[in-house]
This record gives sequence, structure tokens and C-alpha cells, in this order.
Amino acid sequence: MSAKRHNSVHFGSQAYPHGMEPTTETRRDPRRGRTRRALMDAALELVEKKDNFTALSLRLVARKAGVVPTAFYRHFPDMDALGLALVDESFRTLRQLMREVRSTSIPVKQVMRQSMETYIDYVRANAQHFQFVAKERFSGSPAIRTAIRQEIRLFTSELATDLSRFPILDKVNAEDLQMMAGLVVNNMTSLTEQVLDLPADDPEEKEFLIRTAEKQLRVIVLGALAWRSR
Amino acid sequence: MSAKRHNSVHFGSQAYPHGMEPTTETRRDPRRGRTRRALMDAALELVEKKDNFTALSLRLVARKAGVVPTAFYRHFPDMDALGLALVDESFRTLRQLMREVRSTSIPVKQVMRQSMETYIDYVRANAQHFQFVAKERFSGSPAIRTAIRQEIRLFTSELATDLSRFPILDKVNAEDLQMMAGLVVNNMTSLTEQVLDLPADDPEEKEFLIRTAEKQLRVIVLGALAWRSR
DNA sequence: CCTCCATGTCAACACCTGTTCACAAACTAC
DNA sequence: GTAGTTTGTGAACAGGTGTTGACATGGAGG
Repeated sequence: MSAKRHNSVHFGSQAYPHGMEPTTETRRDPRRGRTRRALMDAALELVEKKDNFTALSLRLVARKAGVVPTAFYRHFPDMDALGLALVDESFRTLRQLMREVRSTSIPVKQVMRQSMETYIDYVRANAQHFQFVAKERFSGSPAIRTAIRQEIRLFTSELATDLSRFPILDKVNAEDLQMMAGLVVNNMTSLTEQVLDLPADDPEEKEFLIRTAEKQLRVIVLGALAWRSR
Repeated sequence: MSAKRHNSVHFGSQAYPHGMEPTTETRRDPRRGRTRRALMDAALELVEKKDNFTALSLRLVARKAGVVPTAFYRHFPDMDALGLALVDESFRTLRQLMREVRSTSIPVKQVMRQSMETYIDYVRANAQHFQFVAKERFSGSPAIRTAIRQEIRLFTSELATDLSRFPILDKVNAEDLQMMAGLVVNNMTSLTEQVLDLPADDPEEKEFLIRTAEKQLRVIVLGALAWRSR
């Protein structure tokens, strides 16, 4: 659930994160941005099935999108630009999940278990985007790598301010909150990568993954509670 | 310190982890395995400076090693085989560090701070190998990826048995020990990747990294101590 | 209507790629 | 020294690559 939305077609603003797209207006034409989307989807599929985004060739992506190589340049100057657009889109979907979670009041009793479960489902539903980010985070071109790094940093900061709202942590200073958020993010990314390598339908292994991730989060929380109060 | 050793020349057994190399004997010839090493070094340098190992071409590696493309096949059937040899070598160096650490009795007072410090120095001294592993862990070819995954799993298990020797944790069952080891390894890999992106000489940033990593480890330990004893 | 302009096509370029084969050099072992 | 094996060389192949320029199409807005 809550994941189907990303299958719909988005126009504009993916590749121009800071509003330099051609003044969004008049988008009644259903053909608008169609090829652009086809290119991005082609790249995502190729990354999911084959190895690397960096290893993808412009021609291959164009071919998979059902378009001649030269048409690529009508939408992106570069393969790097396509990659940046994908980074932007990927984190847009993640941010959306976070927004949904924040606006939902969860029963405190089983908050951890359920958080893990919905997160895992979310990763699997958006596997292509997460796969892309996981693969390019370290091996991508410098531009893509720093873009991803920045997004993660931002995400960590947001989580830190979320944490600051818990009354139990109100004695923890800002730097330590950031450090705890980093701890959580580290283990979330690790969990993400494990989920991506999960065999398609193995509920047993999935259950084990959930239980482990939940316990790890629990250890972190226990540690955070004991922090500066020994 | 303790890191210079890996610069010496190693013969045999890197690409054949399980002893199928040509019956090591009679290695008085200083030319033996020289080109092989040159190829591996060339690949490491290219990975460190450029992007991906998967994106490397056989011809480029051969050229950088000062050898004609055809000569490559005398030493490796594949680029994949070269990659596997590098995985093996990388984890050999890491295992060596662990052995040294285990055999050293550390003053309990500042064990964490010092552990972090020596580990960071170690990563920087062997940056090429760690860089290679970090980049190929997710984006490499399937063979290389599973090889790395297996090595990390093994490393985690070793750490788990190390943990089991602490008397404070003797009430923790095997599965939970494994889970705690996973927690530590997650954050070690994250730290590793941050170290690799550290600007060459920025002692201030390095100090911040050490402090954060140390505190994160401390949170984990606090959590582990509180585990099942509330 | 007719003119722009975005979008897509086609042909061509210079270059790099993995892999092959036959051949030369160098070292080992007898 | 001579035979045999390992190691490195050179030329050649079929094919993929990024990027170019000139040209076709077709919808948008005057």
C-alpha cells in the first residue's frame, strides 16, 4: 500500500531540483515528457537487472526506451544528468514515506516492529529506486555520489529533529541527537540493502530480517535511553 | 604503522583462495608473478582515482600495467577473476588487522577511542583496498558481490564469538550476539566509507569523525548492556 | 493559415572495446 | 645444449560507444 502512487507519471522538476524547468503551465498534452519518463524508466530497469548505472551506455538506455540515441540529448545533456534526475526522484519517494509516517499516530506498544514492517514493504515496492541509490552511492560518478550523500545528510538531520521531540531525549544536546540519528540511518541503509537482496518470495527470511532489524533498533534505543544518565 | 606491510609483494594464492595455484615451490625467480601484481595494482589505482571496477576495461588495466592486452589472459581469464583476487586480498589485510588487535591487550579505560583511532588510520593506509570493496559491494558483478557479502558475513561471525568472551554478555544467546555483531559491523562499514571520503589532511574533520564513531559505539555498548536486564 | 519550436530521425565520424591466432622471447629442467 | 613451458607481442576481427550535423514532423500560438 501507499507505494502504488509512484507508478504514476510525473512531469517536470525531477531534473531541475530548484525550479528552473520551463515554467510549468499548460501540461494538457499527454505526450509532454513521455520520452523523458521512458528514458528514466529504461535506466531504472537496466540498473535493477544489470549491474551499474555508471556502466550503462547512452545508446543502450535509448534503445530500451524505444528511441534513437540522438533523441536522448533532447531531454538530458548527459548520462550524469539522467542520474541526478533519478537521485532526485528516489529521495522524493522516500521523503513522502516519512511524511506519511510522521502524520500517523502509532500505538506505542508495537511501534518498532510495525515501523520495520512498513519500511521493508516500502523498499520492496520501490525496489528500483532504492536499488539505484544503493548501487550509485559509492560507485557512481562524483556528481551523483555527492548528490546522494547530501540527500542522506539532510534526511539524517530531519530524523534528528524528529528525535528531539521525544521528551525522554530532551536532555540530549544537538550534536548527540545528530549522532544518534546517524546511528539509526546507518542501520536503516544496511537493512535496505539486505531487503534488496532478499529472494523474491521467502517469508521466512523476511521474518528473520524484520526481527533482527527490530532488535537492533531496540538496542540503539536502549543505549540512547542510558546515554548520560548512568 | 602496522600498515606498511601490505605494500610488499605477495605471490600466489590471491586468485586461488583454496589452494589450486601451481603447487607453490621454487619461487626464487624475482620475475614470478610480477605482471600479475602489476595488473592488480593498476586496477586498484584506477578504481581509486576513477569510478568503478565494473566500468574498467581490460585494455585500460593492461595499458596501465605496461603490458599488451593479450598478456592479461596469461594471468586472469576474466576481469571478474581479477576482481575476485582483489576481494580476497582486501579481506586478507583486514583479517590481519583483527588478528593484531586480538593479540594486543588494551587498557580498558580508553579502549573505544583508541580502537576507532587505529582503525581509521588502518583504513587510510589501505585506502585502495577499502575503496575497492566499498565500491564493488553493491555495484559489482554478481560474483564479486556475493564474494564480498560472504567475507563480511564471516567477519561478523568472528566478531560475534569475540563478543561472547566478554563475561558481561554471557547471558546473551547466540542469535542476539550475532545481531549485536551485525550492529557493530554496520557502523564500522559506514565509518569506513566516511573515512574514505575524508579530505586528505583535515585533522579537525578527522577528530570529529573519531568522536562521533566513538560515541556511536558507546551507545551500542550501553544498549547491549541493558539488553535483557531491564 | 502560417510560422516557430520542440521533438525525433538518419547517416556518419573517430574511437575504444573483448577476443582470436600465430609467433617470438625467456626461463626451467634435463 | 636442447627440449618444453611459461610469458609477452603484434595484427586483425566484429561490434559497441559518444557526439556531430543536417533534415523531417507535428503541435502551439499568433
